[in-house]
Amino acid sequence: MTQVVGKNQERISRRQVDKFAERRAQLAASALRTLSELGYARTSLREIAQNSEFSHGVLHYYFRDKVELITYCVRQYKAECVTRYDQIVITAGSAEELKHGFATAMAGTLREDATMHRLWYDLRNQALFEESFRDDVLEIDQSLEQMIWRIVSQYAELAGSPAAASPAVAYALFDGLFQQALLRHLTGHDGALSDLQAGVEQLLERLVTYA
Amino acid sequence: MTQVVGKNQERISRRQVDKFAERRAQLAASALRTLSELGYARTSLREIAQNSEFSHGVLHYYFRDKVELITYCVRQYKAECVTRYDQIVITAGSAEELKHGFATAMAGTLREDATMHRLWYDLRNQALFEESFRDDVLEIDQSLEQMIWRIVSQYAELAGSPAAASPAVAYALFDGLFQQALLRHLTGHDGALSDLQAGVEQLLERLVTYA
DNA sequence: GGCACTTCTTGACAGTCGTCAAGACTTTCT
DNA sequence: AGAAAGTCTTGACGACTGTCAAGAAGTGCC
Repeated sequence: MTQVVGKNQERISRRQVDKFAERRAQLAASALRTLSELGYARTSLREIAQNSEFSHGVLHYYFRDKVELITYCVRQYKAECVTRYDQIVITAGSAEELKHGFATAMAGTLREDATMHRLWYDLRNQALFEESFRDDVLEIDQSLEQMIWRIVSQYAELAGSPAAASPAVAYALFDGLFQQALLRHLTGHDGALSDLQAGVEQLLERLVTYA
Repeated sequence: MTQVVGKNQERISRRQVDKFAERRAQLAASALRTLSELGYARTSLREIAQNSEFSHGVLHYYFRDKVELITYCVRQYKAECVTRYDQIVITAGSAEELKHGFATAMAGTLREDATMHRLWYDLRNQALFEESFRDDVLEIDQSLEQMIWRIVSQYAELAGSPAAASPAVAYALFDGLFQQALLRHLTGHDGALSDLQAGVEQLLERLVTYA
C-alpha cells in the first residue's frame, strides 16, 4: 500500500501522485488492448502484463485486484468514447448534414474501433452475470443514451418536427443496428459498413416523423 | 470412442444410439442451466457435472471437448427458441391482435427466460472473439431474423401496408429493444417489462407505415 | 556517498482448469 | 451362466489462474 505518498512535501507528493495515475492509465491502456483482442473470458493478468512493458507483478502494485483493474479500464474507455459524436451535433448546420454526419461517424467507428466495441458489448454482458462492473456499465450505458439523444433531439429541432420516441427507445434502436453491423463486420460480411450507414439515416428520419 | 456402436444388429444399435443421444441432450440441458446461471466465462465442466447427476468425467464420454459440448448446447437452445413465436403469427386474426400478442409474448419471454437470453447474448458475443461457435451463432441469428420477419410481414399484410424495412433492420431494431429491456430487467429496473411491451408495439406500427 | 522511498521483478502459493486413462460397475447378448 | 460391450467414477497430469511477499533496481534528497 505505497499509494499513500509519504512525507509532507506538497510538490513532490503531487508529482508522485501524477506519476502514479499516469502509470495506472498506461497499464489500463495495455489491459484494454488485450481485452479487446481476447475478450473478457480469455484475458489474464499475465497476458495483460505481456502486452505492456512490465512484468505481471506490477499490476498488483497499481491495482488492488483484477476487478479494480477492469473497472478502471471500463471507466477509461468511457471517457474516450462518450464525447466522440458531440462535435457533429455542434457543427451540423442542417438536418441533412447532421443525419449524414452521424451515419458516417457510426460507420467510421465500426470500421476503426470494431474490436473496442466488441469489448464493450462483452463487458456489458458480464454485468448481466456479475455484480462487480454493473454500476460502471450502467453509468456508461446511460451516457451513451444521452449522447444518442443529443443527436436525435438536435436533428428533430433542425428538421422542425418533434422526436417521436423516448431517449431510451432511441438508444436501444441505434444500439441494435450497431451491434448487428458489428457482428456482420467482424464475421467478414461485406456491406456491413454501408448497410449501417443507410440504416442509421433511415432510422433517424423515422424517429422524428409522425407515424 | 465407443460412440460407434458395435455389431450389426439394427434394433439394438438403434436403441443404443437413442440412449446415447438422450444422455447427450440431458447433459446439455444441465450445461445450459449452468451457463445461463454463471455465464460463459465462469462455467467449468466440473460445475456443469455438479449441476447434473453425473461426475465430471462423463462429459468427455459424451462430448469430445468443451467446444463440442457448448456447440451442442447452442444448437439445443436454438431448437427450443426459434419456433416460439410462430403460433402467434398463425392464430392472429387482425393486425391489432398480432401486435398485442407479439408484444405480450416478448414481455413474457423476458420475464420467464431472462437468464437464458443473457446466455444467448453472451455466446453471440463470444463468437466475436472466437471462431469456434461462430457458424452456429450466425445460423441461430439468421433464424431469429426470419422469425421476426414472419411477424413483421404478416403484420404488414394484416395492416394493409407494406413493411418499410428490410428483415435485417427489423431484426436489429427489435433485438436492440429486447437487449435493453433485458439489461434493465436483470438490474432491478422496474417497468422494464411494460416498457418493452410498449416499445415493441410502437416499433411494429412504425415498421409498416411510410415516413 | 549514504539514506529513505518508490517502483518493479521474480518466484512461489493454493486453487482451478480441460483432458485423459485405468478400472469398476451395469447392461446386453449368447 | 459367462463374455462382451457400454457406461460411469475416480484420480491424476500439466498448464494456467489471481494473489502475494521478498527483495532487487531505480529515484531523489541530505
